[in-house]
Amino acid sequence: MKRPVNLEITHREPNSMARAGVLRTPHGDIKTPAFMAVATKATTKGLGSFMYEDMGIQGLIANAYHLYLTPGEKIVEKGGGVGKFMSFSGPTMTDSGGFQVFSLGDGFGKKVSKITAEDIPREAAIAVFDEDIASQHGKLAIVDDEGVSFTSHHDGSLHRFTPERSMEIQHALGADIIFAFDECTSPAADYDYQKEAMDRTHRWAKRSLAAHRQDIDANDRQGIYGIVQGGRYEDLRLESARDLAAMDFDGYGIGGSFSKEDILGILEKVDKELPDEKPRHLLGIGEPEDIFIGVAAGIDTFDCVLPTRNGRNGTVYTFSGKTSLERAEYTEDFTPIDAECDCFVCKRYTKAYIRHLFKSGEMLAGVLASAHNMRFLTRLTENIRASILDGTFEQYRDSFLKKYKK
RNA sequence: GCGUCGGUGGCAGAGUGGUCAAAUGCACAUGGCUGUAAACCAUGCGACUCCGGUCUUCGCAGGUUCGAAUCCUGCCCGGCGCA
Repeated sequence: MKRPVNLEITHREPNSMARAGVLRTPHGDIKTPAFMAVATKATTKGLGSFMYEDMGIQGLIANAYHLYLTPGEKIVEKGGGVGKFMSFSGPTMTDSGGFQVFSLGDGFGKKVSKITAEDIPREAAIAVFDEDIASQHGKLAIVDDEGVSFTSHHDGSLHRFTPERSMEIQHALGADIIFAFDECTSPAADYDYQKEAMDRTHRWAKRSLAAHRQDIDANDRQGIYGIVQGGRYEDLRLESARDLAAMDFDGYGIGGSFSKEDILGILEKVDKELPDEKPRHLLGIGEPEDIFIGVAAGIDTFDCVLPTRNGRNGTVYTFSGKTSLERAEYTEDFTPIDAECDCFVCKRYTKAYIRHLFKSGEMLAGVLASAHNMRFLTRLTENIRASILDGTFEQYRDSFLKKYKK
């Protein structure tokens, strides 16, 4: 019997692992490869769901931890599930809260990149549950083998996530695709810790899967993805992929951090270990260069906060690279962000105008830049898909990158 | 005219004898954001620099002092009050 979420692969690119297809979900199909909008708190910051269709947004990913805190998963459930709650009728995903183990844990107060160019200083990542130690260290999340204890970043109150609790919350949120509860580690974690966290993530994956399959109703209308971890270590990544592949998830997420040099190689090897016919989602990665790498390694869907975060912060994507609209050179530039862009922002507004909005602190600035960026990324994946369909993926990639990286 | 308070870097505004090229905020400039703690963060913002410093700045002019944005004198300008 077919699972509620399944992938039909319709085209393959002969020179790489790239593939195109249709990801079917109870709330509709996603033409892959595709870029999912990030809607952490049931909103794609600055963009309403009424704008999605025009922008080519096929699906979104929300977050269990954030929606559990506000407004609470029960409210979302009463509102008809995360999609209906935010008035989006298409496919939805929810992240398990595993990323918050990192961002509110070792990552709290630090700036660490998911894709690192060079080795960063290793630091011990001792995980001991102790509120006082946590606050001393500026962490809001502490991991133990059973689960994770969080200090709410809203009011400091204490909360606890376990794989079972994450499933319960994600069932209530009702997305088409839910993710196993995992531990997203800091890129600074050393090998031993990475291994320990990966093994724990596998145990949690098993528990997440069991908890999901046990709930007949949820299991019938939601697919569950396991999450491959292992950090930047190839052997751990492969071990993780193999262990999870043996667990019969409906699809696979690939999480954590990578090193810039060997992300492609690692992703390809990971994807070779995963069941070919199942969908693969690369969590949280989304610079244009990275999308090409992911697609070439056989990734079907992506999500990333960058289009909206960069947009709010003034940075926009163009076919000739990224730039900041706040730059002085745009003060009198009455041309669109990108003449080749088909988004409503580029059809109507000039760089000089949007720069003025940014400089004035007007919220429309972030809205317009986010909308443009989001369209840029969805269009990029549309183009990539089209290139796989007509067998010109490599040419498209090379010509895009040549101009983009100028 | 008399009295009084005040004139500090693009603006606002600290400083009131040395630790002051001068707090802080804003503005400005540049850079960064990769499963959102983020409409955010970092750096710079007198000039030159061999990056250790050197030089010119706190209305203007003069003075006191080893040393002044800080004290004194005069002038100029502004606010307020009284004529």
